Order: sequence, then C-alpha cells, then structure tokens
Amino acid sequence: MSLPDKRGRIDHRAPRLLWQQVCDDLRADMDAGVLAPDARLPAEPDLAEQYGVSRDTIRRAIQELVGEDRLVVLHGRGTFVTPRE
Amino acid sequence: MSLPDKRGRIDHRAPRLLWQQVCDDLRADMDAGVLAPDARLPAEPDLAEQYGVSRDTIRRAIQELVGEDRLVVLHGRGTFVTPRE
DNA sequence: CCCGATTTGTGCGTATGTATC
DNA sequence: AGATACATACGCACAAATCGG
Repeated sequence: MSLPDKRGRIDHRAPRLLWQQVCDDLRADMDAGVLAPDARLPAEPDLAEQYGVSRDTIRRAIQELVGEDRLVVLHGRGTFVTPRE
Repeated sequence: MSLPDKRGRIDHRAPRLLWQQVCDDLRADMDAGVLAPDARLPAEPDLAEQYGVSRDTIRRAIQELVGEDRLVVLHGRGTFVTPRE
C-alpha cells in the first residue's frame, strides 16, 4: 500500500500560489465526485506527501475551502467534504 | 516504575535528523534482539519521554520503520516488532 | 453492559531556520 | 525588505479503538 502520487498536479513554477493550486485540485475532485460529500480526506501529513508540498501549504488550502463551506474540519477526527443538506 | 533513559543516544546538535537517530537506535535494538519479534514497544508518549524528543518525532521514526516492514502499528493496541513468518 | 485506562489517530498552534522570488 | 514556501520539531487537545475490571 502506498499513497497516490498527486505531485503532477502541482506546478512549483506556475504563477499561481501552491496552496491555491491544491485548492483547485481538491475542488476538481469534489466536483468530479472523486471526493463525495461526507468523504474524509487523508490526514494533513499524508496530503502533504501526496502533493509534494509542506503541511503548511495543505493547511492554507484547507482553511480556504472551509471558508467556502466545501470542507468541514473536526478536531481529532479529520477533514470532511461538506455534507449535502 | 521508571522509564529507561535513552536521551544519551540522541544528539540534538548532530547533522542527522532526530527521527532518523531514533530509527537508528530502534533498529539497533531489534538487530541486537533487545526488541524481539512480536515484542510491543512502549507507548508513543513513553518513547518520547525516554528519548527526550516529542511524540511527533517518535511517530516519524515509527512511520519509517513501518515502511521498512520492521514495525507493525495497531490502533488502540500498540506498536509491535514485525513477527517472523 | 458499562466504565475507565491505555494507546494510536488526527488536528491545532507555534517556533526556528533556510531558501527563493 | 517582504511574501511565499519548505523542513524540522515542539507541546497540546480531542477522537477512536482496544482491553480489562
């Protein structure tokens, strides 16, 4: 077992900030249904490894998506795709 | 009851990363038979205290050794030396 | 069956140092 | 000078799994 490699989705030389690129990719996965409502994301350190960025960058991206009501973070449990009402 | 002091095995000023030093020490104990197959390691907070490092550092070391198939981690039970086949 | 202790899982917040743009 | 990003490391709080009384 190994983590899916998502480094190819991030361009470290692009003019767009890394955390925004992570946002874009997570949004795309949610829109495509790869990340369904109520689904739990991998842990922050795991996401950092998958995307090949730091945990700091992952946290910024998550913070943004929480502000957009697309993710919900539960302390000690994990980060989840916002459930359908 | 008191925990064995393993702080002397860790050099906070060495060029080698702390979690790698912990890895080295755990590997040495396994190779020497001090940690036999199926043996349970002390809990993560206890290891952290023994080595004088954070639990985070201990977990990184454990994660590495799991990747090497030398340790097995069981939620709610403990961390064990990989059994012989 | 319930309760508490133990242990791992996860996230929160922060700090330091380095490198790059 | 400042913002962005990385890597490492620390301590803490809360959640979930397991086990024993």
